[in-house]
Amino acid sequence: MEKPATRPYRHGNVPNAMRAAAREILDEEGVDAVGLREAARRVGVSATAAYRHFASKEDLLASVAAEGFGELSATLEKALNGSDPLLGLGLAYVEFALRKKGLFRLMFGPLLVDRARYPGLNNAAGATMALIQRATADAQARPDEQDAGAMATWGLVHGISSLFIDGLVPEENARGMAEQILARAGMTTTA
Amino acid sequence: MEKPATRPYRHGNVPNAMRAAAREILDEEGVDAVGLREAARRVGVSATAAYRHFASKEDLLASVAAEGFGELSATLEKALNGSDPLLGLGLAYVEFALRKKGLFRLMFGPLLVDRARYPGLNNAAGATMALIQRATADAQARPDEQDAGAMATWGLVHGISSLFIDGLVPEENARGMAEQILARAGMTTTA
DNA sequence: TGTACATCAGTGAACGCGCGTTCACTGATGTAC
DNA sequence: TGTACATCAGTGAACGCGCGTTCACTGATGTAC
Repeated sequence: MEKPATRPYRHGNVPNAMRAAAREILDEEGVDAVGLREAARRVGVSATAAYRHFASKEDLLASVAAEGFGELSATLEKALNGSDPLLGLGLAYVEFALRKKGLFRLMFGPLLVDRARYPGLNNAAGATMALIQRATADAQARPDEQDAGAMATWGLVHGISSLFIDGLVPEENARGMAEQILARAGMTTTA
Repeated sequence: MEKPATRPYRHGNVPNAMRAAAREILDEEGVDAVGLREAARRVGVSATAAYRHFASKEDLLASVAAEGFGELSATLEKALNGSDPLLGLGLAYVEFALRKKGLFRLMFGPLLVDRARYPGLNNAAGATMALIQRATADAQARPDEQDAGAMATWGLVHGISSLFIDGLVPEENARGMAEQILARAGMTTTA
């Protein structure tokens, strides 16, 4: 991020640096403040340089969102290792959203309506969905209800996350609250 | 909206017309396209005129969002009259989101982080929340779990709605899907 | 019933801003022979 | 081991845009006496 006293002519990793800068802005000022110019400025590179690596601003955002889905998948995967996988997944999802509000909003927000146009993003989001589906299927008796079961799981954890990060429900004791809700909703494998 | 051949000097209802225009833009071009100048243009009035009635762009948006919460509350209230109130509420919520995507995004989106600064909006959102709480309490055995119960309901329906309108789950047969999910999740009073 | 005056709703022009993107260009690097 | 040349990564200046907001102002309306 911070440029050395004299940056060599070639930066070396503009794409990653741009993504990192975009995420900084995302965290600090929210999704609407992210701009190609501002990100380039933070990287210490001209705005034009970014166009060597990204076709457009939207392309950069799609790439950041794809990165986000990758991280979400990794987080959820790890959370499945506990004694109560489904509850673990739910809590991990909510915590991810709270920890990375701006990123979460970008990933699911309307900035990327043309999600289908970005295969990398599409695949990353699909992988997250598949992971949730697998986790739910394991805790699911009737196979004909697996789709609905997965979407119920996803819907519940996504909705709770959204209500928290959009300030509709106070964030204090979010974890305890989430735990109670998920358990109550039957999101425990043992039930 | 459409101005008469010769509009009288006083428009008569600029605030309502501005809100209506903002909602048009919301529907047509999404939440990011809504602007005070564009709304005023559609109303047929100078941008400056809007400042007689709204302190700022944010003020206008807050007022639109409050209107939205009012409509959501009315919709949910009506839906409680059926034989299965909780399921009815859930379906009505999802349908509202699908029918008024832009408005829904504005109501819950990050454009209004300072929600607390707009009492009208705050009250309207609070009323919606209270309505959901009441509806859930009626279907709830243990009183110590009412808060978690209400938030589980809200979270689930909100999450499903979000996944639909953000395109993470295909929208075709949304109603049938929602019905299956809500029933499966125990969101039926009879359960 | 008139009239002076305060108030309210509107106007057009302008300010300053930051944005996404394109243009014509330069400097460094890699490669073929 | 040199050298010509294509390629790649960067530059600064500029374009055009629409935005939110403010300014100084005018025309219509309501009210006190």
